Amino acid sequence: MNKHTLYTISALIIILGVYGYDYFLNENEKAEIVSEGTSIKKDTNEYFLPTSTTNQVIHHNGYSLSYSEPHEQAEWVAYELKKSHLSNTNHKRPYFEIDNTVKTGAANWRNYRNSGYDRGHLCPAGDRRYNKSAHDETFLTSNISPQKHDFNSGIWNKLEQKVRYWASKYDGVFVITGGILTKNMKTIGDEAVSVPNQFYKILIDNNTGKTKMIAFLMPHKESNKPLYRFVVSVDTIEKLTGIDFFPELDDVIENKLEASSSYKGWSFD
DNA sequence: CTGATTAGC
DNA sequence: GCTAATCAG
Repeated sequence: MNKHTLYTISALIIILGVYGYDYFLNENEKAEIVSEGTSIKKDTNEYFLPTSTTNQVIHHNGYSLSYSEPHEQAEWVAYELKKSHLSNTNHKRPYFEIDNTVKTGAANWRNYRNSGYDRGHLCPAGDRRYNKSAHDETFLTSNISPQKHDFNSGIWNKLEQKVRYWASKYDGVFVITGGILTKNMKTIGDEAVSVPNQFYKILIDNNTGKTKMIAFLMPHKESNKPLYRFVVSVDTIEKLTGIDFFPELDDVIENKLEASSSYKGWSFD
């Protein structure tokens, strides 16, 4: 065998090793490896990920999250909602599954049974309807938080629909959402899943030329108020959560945008 | 859209 | 335990 042939065969073995390994991993294992930083997501999503106060960031295909073990839920879930993601396809609702990529053990969905609380999506199933696997991926227990049904199907649902409206109008938005996790919260189930007293949602639009942000902070109760009444500054949510949002943004821009509680530039029609 | 619950195998 | 059908805000 000559040298050239040897090099070619060696190269093929290396390529097979790299891609073959990836091919045989299931989705959970892939997510785990990404969370360990041995693989890097090259899309724009990663740019806008907040810091983690719990040191457990997990990347799924359709969203990323930071899991809080003491509260048995995510402190934030982040994802890009592109205009192209918007879809009217109906998928059959799957079962909730324990997220096995959470090393400390994600909550069992049974904690919610007979609790009086919904398994409220953080990344809504309605935002991941572009294909079945993306849709089903939102039914992991790392993506849910206890929510009162009238809140979830009421004002919170209105906000989620407004996000989809903005994603369409502004050619995509980046979304970060979660419950405000504090000490001494009410809990449900054997694993003591915390029930947040407030929920937040932060949006950034970096697609229409001028970067803009908007943040919402809602008490965990149904309301008939208009959505704009819940607008706060990102700084307000950072103070409540200890999370640094948009750390990769230029500091001058970040400071200015995060201090603002103006909703100028966001159409509420 | 957001969800839960019941009946049946 | 899982699935389909049904119901509710």
